[in-house]
Parts: sequence; C-alpha cells; structure tokens
Amino acid sequence: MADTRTQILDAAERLFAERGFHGTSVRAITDLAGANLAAVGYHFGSKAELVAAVVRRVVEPINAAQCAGLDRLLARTPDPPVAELVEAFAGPLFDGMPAGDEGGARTSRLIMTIFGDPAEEMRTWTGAAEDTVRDRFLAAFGRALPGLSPEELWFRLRGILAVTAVDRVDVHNQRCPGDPSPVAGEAARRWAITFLAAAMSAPPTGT
Amino acid sequence: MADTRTQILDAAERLFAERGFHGTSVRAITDLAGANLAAVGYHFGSKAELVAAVVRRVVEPINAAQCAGLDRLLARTPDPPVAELVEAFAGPLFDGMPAGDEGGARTSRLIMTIFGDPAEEMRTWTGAAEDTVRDRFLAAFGRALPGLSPEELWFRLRGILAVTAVDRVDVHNQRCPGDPSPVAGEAARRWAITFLAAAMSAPPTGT
DNA sequence: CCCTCATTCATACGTACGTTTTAATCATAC
DNA sequence: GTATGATTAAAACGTACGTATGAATGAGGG
Repeated sequence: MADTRTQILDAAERLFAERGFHGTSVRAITDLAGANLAAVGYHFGSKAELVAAVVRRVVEPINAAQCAGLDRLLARTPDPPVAELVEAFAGPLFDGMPAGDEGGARTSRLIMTIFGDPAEEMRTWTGAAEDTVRDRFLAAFGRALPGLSPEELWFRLRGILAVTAVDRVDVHNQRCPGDPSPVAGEAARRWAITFLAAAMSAPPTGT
Repeated sequence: MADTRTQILDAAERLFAERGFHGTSVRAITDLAGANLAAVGYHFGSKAELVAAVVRRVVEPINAAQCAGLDRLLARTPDPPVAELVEAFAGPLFDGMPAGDEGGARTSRLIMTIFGDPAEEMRTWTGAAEDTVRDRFLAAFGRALPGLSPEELWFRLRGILAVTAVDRVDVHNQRCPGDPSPVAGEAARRWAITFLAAAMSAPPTGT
C-alpha cells in the first residue's frame, strides 16, 4: 500500500475530477484515501496547497511529454509539418494517463476543471514550464504556417487544447450518442489529430 | 431599477462566471444584488434552482439563435455549405451577449463553467432544446459531409463548442500575449469560423 | 532500553454556508 | 381607511467546512 501522501493525492485527483475543487471537501478526500482528516494539513499544509500539488502532478508529465515530442521532431527536421506538430502537442493529452484512470477520461476531466477554473492561482501554478512549451510550439507552428499573425496562431493553439480537453470529457460524461466504448479513446485521438491538423492548416483569416 | 428577482439573476450570473457555482455563496449574490439574503429562497426556492435559472437564461437565447440561423440557411438551400453551417452554429456563441458583459467574455466564462461542471444536473437543465438543436445540426452537417461516421461528426460538433467557449474565456483571462482589446471579440469570431470550417471540412479519419 | 522523530489519530474551534422562520413593509383594491 | 396579498427584512437554525491542537503510535539508532 502506498504511503498516505500518495493515497491522498490519488483520492483528491479523483474527487476533484468528479466534483471540482470547491465541491470536494478535505473530509471526503481523507475518507476516500483511508487517511485521517489532519493528514492533509500535515502533508500539504492546506487544502489549497493540496490542490496545487494535484494540479502539478497532472500537468507536469504532459508538459514534459509535449516538450520531448517536439524535441524528437526537431531532431529530424528543423521545420516539421503541421500534422506532426499537432500530434506532438495534442498527443500527450491522450497518452500517459495513469493506470486506474478509465481510458484517461478522469484525468481529462481534471484538466477541464483546471482549464475552466476561474481562479487566477490555477494559472500561476503550472506557469513557467507551460509557458516554455507553449512558446516553443508557437515558434514551430509559426515557421510551418507563415503568414499567420501571432495572435491568430495563439488562438489556434488554444483551440487545440480546447478540443482535446473537452472532447474526452464528453466521452466520460457519456454524452456521445454512439458507442463510448474503450475504443473511443484511440479513435478520439485520431479524430482529434485529423480535425486539428486541418484546422491549423487553414489559410490566415483575411482582414 | 429592475425588480429584485432580476437583480439577483444578474448578480448570480456575474459571480458564477467569476467564481464558479460552488465558489459563490448566496450571501455574496444578495450582497451584490443589493437584496436581502432570504430573497433567493423566496424567489427561487433554493440556490440550486437559482443556478438552474441562471443557466437557462444564458443557454436558451443561444439555442434559439442557433436554431433560427439554421432555419434561415435551410430556407435558402436544403444543403448549405460547411462554412455557413459552422457560422450558424458558432455565431450565436459570439453574439447576443447581454449589455454590460465585457464583449461577451463574462458570458463565455459562464458557458465554460457550465460546460466544465462535473455535476450531472447541469446537463439536464438545458436538455430538450439543446438536444434538438444539436440533432438538427448533426443532420445538416451529415449531409454536407457524407462519408463521416456519426461518431466522428459528433466529435467535431463538440470541437466547435469547445473552441468557441474556451477561446473567449482566455481573452477574458488576459492569457493572450497579444492585444486582447475590444477588437479581439470580432477578430476571434472570424478566426474561429476560419479555424472551425477547415476543421469540419477535413476528410474522414481513415480506419 | 529508551529516546527521538516522523506520522497518525481523535477532537475541538471558529467560521461560513444554505435554509427557515417570523415580523415588518408596501402597494393595491375594496 | 383598512384589509389583503406579495414582497422584503432581520435574525436564528443546524450543518459542514478548513484548520489547529495535543496526545497516541511506531519504527530506528544510541
């Protein structure tokens, strides 16, 4: 059995995904974790710092994978095609979901929760690393898509995040009228790449 | 001065957008509305029903506008092109934001909050009308994009929602490195149409 | 053995929450 | 003018929350 700290992180991650940050009490977390109420205070200091720890644990591997993917691409060619850049950027949002996560849907919902949270702190926690990744992809996409203004490029990069995050959430929510079976995970990944590569490759919007 | 009920709805809408549903207390709402604490209970019954009322007030006009736009399109031609379908579907998410809403950004954030809320009730409140609109657009897109499986079509429709919702939220969050000025509202609209029309028009993903 | 330090535990504190109740207020119709 | 129904006001209720406290527990080193 894992140590209490990890158990709390796991339980918090699950509950945050299911009920949001405000909607999850410290007591619910420690109950699910089989830990004592005071353990959160002991291991993390406060609920806010626990939230930050959970967010970091989710976001950091994704950032790292995005970065590694871009490195791999750039090692092959200095100017990768759009579709491969899309795959490198969006792919890690589909992979690397920890075991026990139903097809990554739970983690996706958590990303959505982070993404949609109005609180400003949510943006500072992941700060530096995320900004670096973003800037590197912006530069790479900029070379692959000359003629696109930085603002529109930025808009499109956000679009990638939005599509990948929201889609998977809905698979989780069973909102898909079709068959949201396990295969949906891999299918969604390919659909997303198709969808987003075409979107990114669109000509610049005329003034 | 508007009646208390409307003042409460306005205040709640603003605060829900800024802090989420769980993060907004009834007291904060009535304070901002200049109303008495008990007014929420009197006019809405409970906080949950107030949330439902706010959600409905935001979602219904958008659904109506989407439906009307599709009607207008179908009156002209039985098989509208993809770009126009995209405009009819995504456009209302940019228009029709009530006055006082900074370029619609606040409403967009609220939509994002609704969209990202893990609670299942959030999905039932808007239910029937939203489903009808969705099905009609699915059918229209299906005719414009033969060869696309219903599942992938559904995926792409969700993508439209995701991009429009998330984008505008980030303009609000000032996360855009460029100039998030008032012009961003109209520019974002055109960027979104370009981006999404290209995405929707992508060929079906091979098996 | 016992001391030490990290961890866990039961419990309590103060606060903020959603809701309810009862009284006051106000406009309108008779 | 006063009775009536709808609204607002003030206060209190019980509950759940995040956090803090101090005692118990348990493993490892001297």
